[in-house]
Amino acid sequence: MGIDRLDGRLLELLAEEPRIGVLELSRRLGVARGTAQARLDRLTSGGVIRGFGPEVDPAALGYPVTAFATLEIKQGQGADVRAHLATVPEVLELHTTTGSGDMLCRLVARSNADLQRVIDRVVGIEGIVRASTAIVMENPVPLRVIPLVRQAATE
Amino acid sequence: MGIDRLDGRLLELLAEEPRIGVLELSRRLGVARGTAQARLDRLTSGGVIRGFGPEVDPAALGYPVTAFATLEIKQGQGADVRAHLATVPEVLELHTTTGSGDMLCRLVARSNADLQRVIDRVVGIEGIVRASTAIVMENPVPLRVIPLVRQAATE
DNA sequence: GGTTCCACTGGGCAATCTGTTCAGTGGAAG
DNA sequence: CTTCCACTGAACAGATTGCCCAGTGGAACC
Repeated sequence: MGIDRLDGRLLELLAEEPRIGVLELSRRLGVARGTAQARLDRLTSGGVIRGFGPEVDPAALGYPVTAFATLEIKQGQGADVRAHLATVPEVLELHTTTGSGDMLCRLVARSNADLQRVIDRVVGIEGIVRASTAIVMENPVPLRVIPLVRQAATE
Repeated sequence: MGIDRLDGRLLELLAEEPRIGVLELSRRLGVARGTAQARLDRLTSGGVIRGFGPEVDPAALGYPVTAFATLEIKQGQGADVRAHLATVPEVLELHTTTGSGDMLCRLVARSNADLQRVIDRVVGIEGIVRASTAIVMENPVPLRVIPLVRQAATE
């Protein structure tokens, strides 16, 4: 797409106070309402803003344990494994990757003990040769995009 | 916290159409506006809803390559490395983990070639013994929470 | 120089939503 | 039988939204 400084500031404002409306946005940016509206529309239809989903904290839902599992898949079974993993609610995210593992997935569980259950369920399908799991202890940098936005807007 | 079916449906609705207001929410849930309002407030102040940040797509910003890097850290250098990584815009997320690696971070880059630059910058600090990177090819399950919400609400 | 295009401004309008308050209902707990 | 609590349904003023329009200024093009 292409993002200029105004778009960048708009995204920052939205990130800080997501529930503010277009009017308030335009006031803080110092532009006319129509402009803020237009920029927002452009960012949304251009795919830069994918949505405004509520960010749900799994920990607050009773799933305080996060882990990443690297899965090694038997040749040709990828599709089955993908479909299987998609049915497991505790699988929050799944990627296929290059490198020694073939897939990487983010899991949550109610406890370390419960993680065992989740992993059993994850690997409970033909096609997974090996799984190695890393439990998350700390999350020094939670998922963020603003620094990237700032960089994309400045260049 | 604790989530009942109504909270669950509310979160689902919000996930589908995040810009709808409380009034519309209450209509679709078939409850009074005050109720929807109260539920939403409870979820927000209870930490279940962390926010409504705009979800920015790095790909649309010009960063279509995603990778996960596993970092092995020299004893006692953790804090320095964390601080360093926090300054790199292309580091979207950072976790400290158990297992063979000590940290796992999510990176984005403008291209595979650009990824080299990012990784050089990431490892350009004392304290990182080894880094192994897996480039993401596909993302069969993008970050999601709704299935988990549904499970938490049903039990 | 003259013309066209485009983003932006600033304004106005009706319709809608928000924040807030209030009285009343029904179920659960004591 | 009483208290508590979540929910309902309604009301109100004030703010916001979606929409439309005329005017301005800069950049690109002829």
